[in-house]
Amino acid sequence: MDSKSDAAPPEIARQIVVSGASDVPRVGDTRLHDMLSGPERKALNAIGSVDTYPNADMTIFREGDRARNLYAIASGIVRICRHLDGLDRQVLSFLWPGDIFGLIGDDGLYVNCASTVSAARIHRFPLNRLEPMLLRNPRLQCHLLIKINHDLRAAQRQIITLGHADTYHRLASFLIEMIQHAASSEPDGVRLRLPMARNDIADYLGTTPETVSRGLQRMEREGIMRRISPRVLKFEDLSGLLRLARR
Amino acid sequence: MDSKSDAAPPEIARQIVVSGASDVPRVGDTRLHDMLSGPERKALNAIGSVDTYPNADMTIFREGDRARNLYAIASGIVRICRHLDGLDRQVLSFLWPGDIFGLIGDDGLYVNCASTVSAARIHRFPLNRLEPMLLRNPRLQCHLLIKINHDLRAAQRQIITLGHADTYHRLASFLIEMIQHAASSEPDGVRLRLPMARNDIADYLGTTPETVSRGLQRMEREGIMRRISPRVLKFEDLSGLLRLARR
DNA sequence: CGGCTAGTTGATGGGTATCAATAATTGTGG
DNA sequence: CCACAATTATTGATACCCATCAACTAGCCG
Repeated sequence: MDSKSDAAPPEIARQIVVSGASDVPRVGDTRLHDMLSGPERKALNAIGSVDTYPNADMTIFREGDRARNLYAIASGIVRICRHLDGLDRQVLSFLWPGDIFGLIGDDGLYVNCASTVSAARIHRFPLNRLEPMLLRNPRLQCHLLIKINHDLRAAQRQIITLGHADTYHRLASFLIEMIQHAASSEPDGVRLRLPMARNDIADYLGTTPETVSRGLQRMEREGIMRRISPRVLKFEDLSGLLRLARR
Repeated sequence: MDSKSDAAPPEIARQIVVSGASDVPRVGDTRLHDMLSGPERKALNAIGSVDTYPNADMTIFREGDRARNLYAIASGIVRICRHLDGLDRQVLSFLWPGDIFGLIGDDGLYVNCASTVSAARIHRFPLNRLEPMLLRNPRLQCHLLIKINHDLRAAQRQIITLGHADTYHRLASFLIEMIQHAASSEPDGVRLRLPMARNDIADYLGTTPETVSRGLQRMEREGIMRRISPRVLKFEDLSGLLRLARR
């Protein structure tokens, strides 16, 4: 195991957090509010309201429900998933504050279901008020286009992760994704607090909680990170992690 | 093996071809031209031109190229893919006549690469002429939004296929997808002509050509279809195929 | 502090990637 | 139009990864 890159965690950390490994979008790029000028933001706020979900694992909407709203996360984490046959499910994405969701099929029904991973506050914009606004406001529509573009690229990145790599490398990709969202850089490494359970990670990566555990175990054995607690990881060799995820 | 559903291929065929298995978009839904009124279509044609690619495996653009055009397929099949390390690649999607492509990253570069699977004729719309058109034409922009929505849902479907199923079931999903695009219903079953090689199928499903072969072999053994030639399959038990892909 | 859920670790069988060899198909030039 | 070469597809054998089942441990919340 070569250790020529164990030396400088801070710059590697910056490399990951600032610019992303490949084409990972910077955090905040997809925030609808951030990209709007004053009056547009005000108009948007006028038709929206904020719901509070006090707990994890609360349903926001189900696949097949009639789509009435577009949602935007103010705080907390949301998971988008599809249920397959009873108990089997695939987590399509984890969403963070600023992200928008509510993908609608041609039939006007939600394609996926959405639920909270943690407690959350979520903006809700009724479609019947949003739609005329979009038609009158090409700039707002354009922002939505950009946002969906981001989602599409994110989906393609996951296709690559799922199609190409074995579980160990998938896990590395996932952790980098998480670090880009939620890591705090510290003098002795990068601290990552995972908001979701092993179960969620497994369903996101198309594997099982057991295999996720074993992957983390192996990373610890190989000196990439340490498990402070099940949900808190401290990375000591980020370049090693990057090397694992390198596609 | 129950054979209660071997009886009525025609209606099963219709079920697949017309409405799709789950939320598979109907063929043609994503055609930009089809959704536009006369003058819009004319304006679009005015700024576009048509390129002819006489052979398979010709590069249209590479990932990292500066993005200058949006493309739309007039005839032929195109594959969108990402190269990982030298020889390894992931096929993200196969595109058909009417489909649009040219996904652009925030940096103005193409995110993926595009190449022909068969000979093809392809519309090319320069972005510097298309962009002002879009800003002035909310309806056109809206159609683009709908189109990207389709792509996103397609990507999510593939995530589910890749994350959940074993290769045999993935292959079934893939074949249904192909049937929806390219099948011709005949009295004694449904004939499917595959435009792409085993290699492409493998890279699309995250597996190997050998495993694809074995999957086809098994389907033949289980009476789902027969291989007329490597590229031509005749399905005799579509409901069996559907059962395999049932998510 | 006790019950409970979430997480970890261990053993085993099945699926599939890999390597290798053969067969079929396509393309090319005589 | 045929024959040969080159490519593509198929089939076989083997090793390895990982899902599954099971047992145990560690956090967590009342």
